[in-house]
Amino acid sequence: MSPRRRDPEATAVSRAQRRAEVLGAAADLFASRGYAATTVREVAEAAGILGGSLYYHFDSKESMADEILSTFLTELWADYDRVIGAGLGPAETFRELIAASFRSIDRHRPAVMLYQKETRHLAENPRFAYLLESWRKFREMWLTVLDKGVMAGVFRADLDTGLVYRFIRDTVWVAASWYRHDGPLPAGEIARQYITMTLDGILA
Amino acid sequence: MSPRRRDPEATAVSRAQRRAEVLGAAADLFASRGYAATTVREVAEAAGILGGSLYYHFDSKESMADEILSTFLTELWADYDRVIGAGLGPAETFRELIAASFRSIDRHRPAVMLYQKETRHLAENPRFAYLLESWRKFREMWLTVLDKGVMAGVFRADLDTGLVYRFIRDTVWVAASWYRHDGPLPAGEIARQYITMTLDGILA
Amino acid sequence: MSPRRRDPEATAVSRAQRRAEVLGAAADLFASRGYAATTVREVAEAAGILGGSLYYHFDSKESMADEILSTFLTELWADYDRVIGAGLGPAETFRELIAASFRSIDRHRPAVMLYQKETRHLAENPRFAYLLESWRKFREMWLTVLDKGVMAGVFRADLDTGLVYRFIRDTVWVAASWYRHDGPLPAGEIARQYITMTLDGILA
Amino acid sequence: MSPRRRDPEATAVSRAQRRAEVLGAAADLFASRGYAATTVREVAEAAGILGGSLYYHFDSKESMADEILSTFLTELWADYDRVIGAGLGPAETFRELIAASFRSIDRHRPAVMLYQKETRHLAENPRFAYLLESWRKFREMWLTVLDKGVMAGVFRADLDTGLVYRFIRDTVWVAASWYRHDGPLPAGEIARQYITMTLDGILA
DNA sequence: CATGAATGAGTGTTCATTCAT
DNA sequence: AATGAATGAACACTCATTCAT
Repeated sequence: MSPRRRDPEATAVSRAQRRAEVLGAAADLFASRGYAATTVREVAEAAGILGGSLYYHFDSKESMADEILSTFLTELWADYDRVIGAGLGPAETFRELIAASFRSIDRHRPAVMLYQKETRHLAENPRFAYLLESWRKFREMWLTVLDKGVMAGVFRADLDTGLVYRFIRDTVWVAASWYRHDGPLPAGEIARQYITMTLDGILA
Repeated sequence: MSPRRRDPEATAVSRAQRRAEVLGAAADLFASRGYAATTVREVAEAAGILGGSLYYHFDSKESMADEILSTFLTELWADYDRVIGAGLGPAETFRELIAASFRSIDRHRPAVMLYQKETRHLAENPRFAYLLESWRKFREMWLTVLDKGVMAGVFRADLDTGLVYRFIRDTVWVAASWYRHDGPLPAGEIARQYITMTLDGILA
Repeated sequence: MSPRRRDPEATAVSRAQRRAEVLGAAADLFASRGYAATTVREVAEAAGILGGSLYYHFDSKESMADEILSTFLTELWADYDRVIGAGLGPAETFRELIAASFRSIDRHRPAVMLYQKETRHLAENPRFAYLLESWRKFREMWLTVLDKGVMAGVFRADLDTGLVYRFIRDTVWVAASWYRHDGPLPAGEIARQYITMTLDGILA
Repeated sequence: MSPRRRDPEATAVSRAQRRAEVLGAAADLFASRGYAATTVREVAEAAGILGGSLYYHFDSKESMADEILSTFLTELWADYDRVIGAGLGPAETFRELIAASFRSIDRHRPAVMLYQKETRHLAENPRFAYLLESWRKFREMWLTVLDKGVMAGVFRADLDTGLVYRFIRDTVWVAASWYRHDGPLPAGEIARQYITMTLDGILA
């Protein structure tokens, strides 16, 4: 109706939408079948286009994984940094970090699975060095929280901190592999119960 | 030197040894790189033979995964069945199951990783239906223990049993991905600390 | 401003200009990278448009090569025919043909390179049969000149005429691959030195 | 018949033979159709195997081109270095270099064509930097010979040495595109006539 | 038992071409 | 006229598998 030949806004949206669709399909497939075991043709089919068309939107299969992961990690670290910067006590920081992790699972489930299952493989490529860097920062963050908590007498002193860190880390991330956004328990409730289990145990 | 052309005993041993070598190499590689991302040539090379020679010992790549997994599961379930059959109370059964799981990680680490990471992928093939069956039995076993524990007032009643089951399951199996037989903590000690964390929590 | 929606003259000019731009870009790229190794997107980009837009102006990549080559050959043969028709003696005809060839290199360098390097490949397609025909005529023309020269005692009789023909042919056309319109020597001077070398040799 | 399972000599020969067959087929196709326009399947078919089988013998298409070119250049430069090292006068050196070049065309025709037609394209890859290096050395060698000849009064002083160099270079290498080992004139005779034409010209 | 050469289906990627806007 | 999204055939290359020796 407008004299303008094309609505650049509309075009931009549609292009971005298509990118998002493709990326969503890729993330789901990479997460469920594994990155290596997923073919670009499967991704394309899931996005309703043909294999070759993928390359209009993305440079490579790698680029898709890259975009999926970096988008997720950027958001995750913004959340973590907020928590860390809030100056809470050890137990409260612990609770908030777990909650933030479950929020990220809720919003980026396939990306979390990719992050957890494919980092080792992908990080052989320098392009994905930031994944290792993220793991390193994550470890540092948790060890700091745990050590402070032990020194403050809030956390038990008879546990190996490194072991507790791995326990927490795995416990949280692996949840991505069974979590469904539309499952019976909302993400917040799952986080609450995980916090209870890890802090207080399951004994009555 | 003997008039017999070959010593069948010796051949048998050597054949079994070679099978074991190949299987060990395959398990290590499947676990660290992923089943799909590991090539049979890599397996062969790690076993000191050439790619084509693998097919004297095994029908296919799949057969190797099959043997690795079924051997592991047979042993695992023998252990679990022993624990379940011992008629212990809920908390003690809990402890023993965790301990048995860590024993299996100690003895079959690569197999555990395969079991945990590749079941979904492999089980698309009917040949690996037993993997799903194992997961089902595992779930049933734990839910029974947990429900009994809750009813006996030993475990907290304010947690979703299904969630606790998944928490325990993931927490234990994922440990295979970082566990080293020759690491600083022996498997028994790791099991003990995991039991403490899960039963009593990490709060002081 | 005129009541006419568009000025057809202006459109025609602009259309022809755009065709020429595209063709120039295509010729340069085909010449420097090779026809097969040049993508239509590269051609389009060099002409300042997008890949798809090329097809408003040309049927196909092939059509561009066709137009480049046939334009060049039409002009080349007009020049050769003029020389041949002038009724000069063998040595003078020789000089004029070389000079005409260098003029064509000066004006159609990329087309000459295409002609020289891609004829075999393109001529598998019947559409480009005229390239082979041109080579044939070229050969006939030179052999006639050389034979006449030998019979007239102007050219040496101890050389294989077919060999001399190829020597001249290659010597001249390959010069297109290093010639620059704005190089230190003008085309006319290069032609003169080539004529000296071929007729008199490089010995003092 | 022999008790040895395999004759390692025979195996070695057969393997080398197959490599040579493949390389020969590749060289012929690369030379006639161009490197980019030749598919590995065409090479394989010409060698009597399937596309995938090529990769048992060679890493990549590139590796084939590399081996073809480096083998040729090694031999060529051994010959050139011998000529240059012989301490002959300018005219005699000139003759011997042309003769050596035609010998290389006789023995490595497809490699020469590759060298002449694909250097620019291949040399974008650092792996093929040695091609540019060879062109540079070639240029230096000829300019030295020509300059010495001019200074010694053996070669004409009224020609641009750079132009003479290109004239010689192209004249010789392009001959590879029509030369046939089993053609009417042997390589030595062609070389002789080329030497006559370039040194003395074609005028009687 | 092991080799090594070959197979052929399948993978990520490229690219000339089409066409609705 | 030009765009940009899509197509689909083709490409270089990989890899589980086969088999004569």
